[in-house]
Amino acid sequence: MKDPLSKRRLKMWIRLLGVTRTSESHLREFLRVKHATTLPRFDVLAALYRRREGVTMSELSRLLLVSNGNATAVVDRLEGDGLVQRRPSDTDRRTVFVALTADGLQRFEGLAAEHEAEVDQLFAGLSDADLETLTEILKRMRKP
Amino acid sequence: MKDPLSKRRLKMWIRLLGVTRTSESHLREFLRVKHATTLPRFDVLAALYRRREGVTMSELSRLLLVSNGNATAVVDRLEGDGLVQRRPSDTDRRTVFVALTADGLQRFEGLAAEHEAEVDQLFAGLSDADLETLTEILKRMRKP
DNA sequence: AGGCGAAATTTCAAGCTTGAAATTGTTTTG
DNA sequence: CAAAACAATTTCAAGCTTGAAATTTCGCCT
Repeated sequence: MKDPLSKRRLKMWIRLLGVTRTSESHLREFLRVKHATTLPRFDVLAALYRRREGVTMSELSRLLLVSNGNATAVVDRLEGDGLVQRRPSDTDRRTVFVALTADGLQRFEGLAAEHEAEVDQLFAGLSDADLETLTEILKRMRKP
Repeated sequence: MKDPLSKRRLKMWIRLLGVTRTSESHLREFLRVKHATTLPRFDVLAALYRRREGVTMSELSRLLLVSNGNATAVVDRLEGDGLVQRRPSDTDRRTVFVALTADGLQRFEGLAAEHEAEVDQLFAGLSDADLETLTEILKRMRKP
């Protein structure tokens, strides 16, 4: 073995970061050029699409792995565009639910299929077996 | 097969993004709390450490996969802190070389070992074989 | 030589992101 | 019950990030 384990872990991490950043860049560009939107906005719409009944702001930031302040900012802008809507809770006056508006739902549905196609193409180089293996390893990395 | 290939690629991508963001978060926190610095700053120092002789601004942004404007901003701040230094080229008055200062070198060397240890610990769950497999797959993803 | 297109960097505005502090509301507990 | 602890959200300042436009310089082509 040429390198100690820790050095190989480091190299793997750098590679992982490289692949992720390159792919993210590509998708960002795709969303910007073809759909005049951004990845953070898309991520919020996607989360709200999955949870059609609405989520609290805290849940949203947990789902997206971003800070509370960040979620507030992106939701502010999406609300300004009429794609999402805030609704206060009846039972706890601290909490706020966010959900897609009809416009937001329609917008996301238009985006989702093309986004999936773009991801598909982006990772077309991965065989079925690679996909399986990779997914399995990623699952096991989910703990920290 | 439960899902079509494209759906599985999408799920893999979401998982990949999740693992990367979680790990990045962890390292960001580590750098902030233990070393009062940030990931972008660390990345610049690391790139300049690897290329001790100095790199141009363009090379730097290519190495880090960030925009030119971004590289300028981070280097501005690091230069303000005395950790890196700009030097105009003798042969082409457009280009600027950036390199670590003595302070920057010392600072990075202090950081690097602990950063590596942190990464090592972060991915401790990966067996030797996993590491091999993962690295091999990531290599093949590098093309887009 | 003169000019034209390409290249290297910076500047800029807008949006993203963070962590900490402030606000408001709820729950626990002395 | 009061007050202290805790929880959900927003606000804030600072820094990060982007892509586009502006600036300066270079190299090529006639």
